This record gives sequence, C-alpha cells and structure tokens, in this order.
Amino acid sequence: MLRAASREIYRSGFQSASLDTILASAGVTKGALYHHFKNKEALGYAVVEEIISPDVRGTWVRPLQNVEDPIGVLISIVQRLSVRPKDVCGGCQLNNLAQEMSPLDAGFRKRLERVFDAWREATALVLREGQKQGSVRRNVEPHDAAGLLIAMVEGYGSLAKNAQDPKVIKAGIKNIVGWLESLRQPGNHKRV
Amino acid sequence: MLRAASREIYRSGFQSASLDTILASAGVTKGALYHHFKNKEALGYAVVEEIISPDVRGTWVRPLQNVEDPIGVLISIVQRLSVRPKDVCGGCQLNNLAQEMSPLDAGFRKRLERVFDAWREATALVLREGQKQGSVRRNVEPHDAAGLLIAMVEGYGSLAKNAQDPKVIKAGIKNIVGWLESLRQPGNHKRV
DNA sequence: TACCATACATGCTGATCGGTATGTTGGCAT
DNA sequence: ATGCCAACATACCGATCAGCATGTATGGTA
Repeated sequence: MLRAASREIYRSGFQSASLDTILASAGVTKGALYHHFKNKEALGYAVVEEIISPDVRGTWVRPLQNVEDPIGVLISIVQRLSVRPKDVCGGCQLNNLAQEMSPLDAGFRKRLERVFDAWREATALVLREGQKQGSVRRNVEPHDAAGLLIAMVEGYGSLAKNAQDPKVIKAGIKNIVGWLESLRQPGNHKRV
Repeated sequence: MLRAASREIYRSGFQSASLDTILASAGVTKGALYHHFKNKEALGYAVVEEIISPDVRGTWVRPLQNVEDPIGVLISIVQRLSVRPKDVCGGCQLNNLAQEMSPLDAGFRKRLERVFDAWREATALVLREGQKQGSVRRNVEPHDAAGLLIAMVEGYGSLAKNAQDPKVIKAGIKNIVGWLESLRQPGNHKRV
C-alpha cells in the first residue's frame, strides 16, 4: 500500500493524489487504509519515512561509509544516477514532495528536512575525512560543498524534469563530475 | 485576475489552486473568468506567459543586455535575489510550476521551457561576449556554464524552500558567486 | 464452545471541484 | 430611441474528494 501511495504521489503530487486511485492500485479498500493510518496526511508521512528516506539513504548515504577515495565515490554515485526517461521525467521523489509540501505542511517539511540533512551530513563527513587523509583540498568547506552538490543535483534534476529529456541530466552529470574533480587535492594520486 | 491566479497558484500549486479562491481574491465571478479563458488550463498558460515569463526576463535577461562586465553583472543579479522569508519560503514561481506541471501537461511544459531557454540563452550569450572581450575564461563552455548556473540557482532555491530558511539561500548565493568568480579570466582587471 | 479484539470491506456523506447554461447590464452604432 | 453585442453575474450541475459509520470475517484465548 505504501508502494502504491508512493507511486501515485510521485505521479500526481500529494495534494492531487487520489486515495481511491491509490487504493485501487494497491488492491485494498478504504477501510484498510483508515485502519492503519489516521488520515491522508499520515499516509504521506509514512511514505516519506518508509519509502523516500530509505531510498535516499541507499543511494547517497550507505555508499559513503568507509571509503578511501571520497571524491571518487561521490563521482560514481553521480554517474550512476538514473538517466532512464521514466525517472528523469518524473523527477526526484524527495525534491518533488519537498517543493510541493514544505511551505504548506510543517509535518512534511520536518520529515523531508531530516532526509536532506542526512544526505548533506553524510556528504560533508566524507569530505572532511578526505581532507584528513589528504585527498580533498583543504580550502573546501565540507558543509558548504555538500550543500552545493545537493543543490546541483536537485537543480539539474529539475531542469531535466522540465525538459523531459535525459540529455539534460547527462550534461548535468558531466558538469557535476567536473566540479567534484576540482575538489581533489592536486598531486594526490591514489591508484587512479 | 491574472495576478490573483498567479498568487494562488504560487501558494497552492496549479492543480490544487481553487478557481473559487482565485475569483474571490480577484473580486470577480466565474462568468468573467470563463468569458476570457476557455478553462482553468488556459488561465494557467496565461499566468506563465503574462506573469512568470516577464518576471524572469526582467530579472535575468534584461540586465544582461549591453554589459561590459558579464561576470560582474551575473554576480550582482545573484546577489540581488530576494532573501525575504516570504519569497524564499514560497520558492521560485517558474520552478514551482515546472516541477508540478511539466510531467503532466505538455502545454505548460513547452511554455515553461521557453522561459528557461530564454534565461539560459541570455546567460550563454553574455558569457560568449565576455570571452570575446577577454573577461571570461576561454575554457568555459557558455551553454554548459549557463545551465549549471540555472541549476545552482534553482537547486539552492529548492533547498531553501524546503528548509523555509533564508540562511540557506544566503549561503547559496555566496557559493554561486564564488563559482562565478572562478569563470573570470585571470589577470583581466576592469576597474575592479 | 464462547468470546473478543484485530483487520479489513462496504456504503455513504457533506464539501468542493471545474465547468456551463442562463440572466443581466452598460455602452456604442445606427 | 432602438438594436445588439461584449462583458460580466448568478445559479446550478455531475463528478470527485477525504473521511466516517457500520458490517463482517478471522485468529487467538479461555
């Protein structure tokens, strides 16, 4: 049911997502929904915490643990971002919901912010470790750089979604990778 | 009426914007609306073309005409981006609508893409001119750089909207300005 | 076997949605 | 003065919405 809700919210946005559509897609009825969730809002919160948050952690946080080449791993994550038309045209689940609901509902905003914060913190942490081990330039401010990376990723995601064209995200990946390379400490070669 | 529609769409999104609310806010009735517009969709298209597009042109295109220091002007535009809580928390009109409607409605998508394209083209053009006159580094690809700038602006706008905090956009402006500075041709000093 | 809470399903409701059919009015041409 | 049309206003429609009240089946417990 959460999967069905996630899909429908992804397609139509939360406000315009119809419970009836979600229920039909999940093959259950309204009684089941309101047995497990207080209301539509609670269902949306559950989607954030049980679908979106794990997805982001799986893509952006878990791969960053215990790495020896932070920049290289970040680059590989960026390069593995989906360029399938379906994903590009639908945009980023996290950003979609954040754009729609953050100004309207503090409950959504707080939950989504936790996801963004985890993403950013994990990125900043790995950059700091890279600085300690000498592979990341010292004049990079990890927290700022992490924020800029996320802004770039979401920004290009937005442009690509509007263009409905994977070429945009491909060009974006190239530019983001170029920027990530510029964070490397020159002269530090680790089995390149 | 277009102003009222723009405000309501800005607040609630297009799909969730209620015609009744718009009409009440504009002080007119449904008869007036449907006399001038075929349907809600046509009203939304008009908002894009007569409100959003002129706004973007006024902010990002007009200031770029006949300038002698492209990077400096881009920086001043970025630095003048609104950091008022109201604007930050509501996000960017253009991006809001693009995120919501581009996957759902080709009419919106095409109109919004024209706005993005005008923005990007104006930026790329001014960078090319800067390269001719020697103030912009030659190894910068203007079209790519313009896309990256837009992605950064919209990306940080998204993060700030989610955080509902002007501090985020202020930090973003700082980082974007730093990146813009990096596009300057070193050694080219024009009355700095 | 009797009991009962959990886990649903069904049927309905008031509110609200976008849209339309019809009524009314003011101004301009003749 | 009259005719006429653009420019609205009013009243209403069917559809859809989130949500709730109520019915029912099922598995565990005593």
